[in-house]
Amino acid sequence: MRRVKEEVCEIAYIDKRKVSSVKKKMKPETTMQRLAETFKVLGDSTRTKIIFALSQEELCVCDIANLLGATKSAVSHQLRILRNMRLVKYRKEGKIVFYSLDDEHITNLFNECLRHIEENG
Amino acid sequence: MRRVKEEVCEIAYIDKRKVSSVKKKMKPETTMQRLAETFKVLGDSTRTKIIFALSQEELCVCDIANLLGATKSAVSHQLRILRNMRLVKYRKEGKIVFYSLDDEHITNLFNECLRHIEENG
DNA sequence: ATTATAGTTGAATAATTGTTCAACTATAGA
DNA sequence: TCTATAGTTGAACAATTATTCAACTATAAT
Repeated sequence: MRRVKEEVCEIAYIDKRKVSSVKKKMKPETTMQRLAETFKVLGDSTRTKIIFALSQEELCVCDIANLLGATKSAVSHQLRILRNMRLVKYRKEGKIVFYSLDDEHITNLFNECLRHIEENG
Repeated sequence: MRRVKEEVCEIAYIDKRKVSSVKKKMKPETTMQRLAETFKVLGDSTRTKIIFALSQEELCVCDIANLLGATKSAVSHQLRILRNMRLVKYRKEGKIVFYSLDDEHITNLFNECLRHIEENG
């Protein structure tokens, strides 16, 4: 049996009603993308740790690096990503840049996931 | 000024008290890793869409593929990842495999993030 | 038995991404 | 002014990963 290249949708629907029902409820593409993007930003353990740390204290780059056992450069790169996503904010005091969480929502999200982890082993 | 290769921690702490205070509150490494892993799984728009779809209806692979405009293969690969993370479960009915969400927690997490997105533009 | 379809899977490919390195800016102090 | 330090940044590298392709299994129907 020779098969042609698989198309995105080579078959009829199994259940057309269900598919179009869900399709209607589906959020717009951009919303889905932003949703995924937000989760993705939280989905790296360096950033996860940074966010947790900042949920406890306002910290400078150096102290975050010390805390995580990472280089300032690595931390700075990650902080930029968090800054771009508006998850952290900063203030300058002389040479030192202090970072803190910008968004309370993230703490909720974080704790919700933490509960999930801690309950489900 | 010649600089040697940057060490993980080349300097003294800026604020030793804060650092050790946060260090004490820090969750264990494995917890942080699982946290990041969980977020990472949600951090891909194909999987995000699958999870959203399954939060509405139990669906077979074919219908998910139709819904997302993806190949069955791509969907199946992603479903395996979700299965491994125990986020979805399935039941077989003849040739057809029906997937559904395994974990209510994920819906909470999802909706929490959705609120965040929709509020913060 | 044969044929068709739902779904899975391994390998390959292309794209993304986290960290390191090196160089840079800016601020503080001597 | 000169030196040291906090932090940022671009390029390069290595690792991870999403999708595609092709081949496969299993079930159903003729």
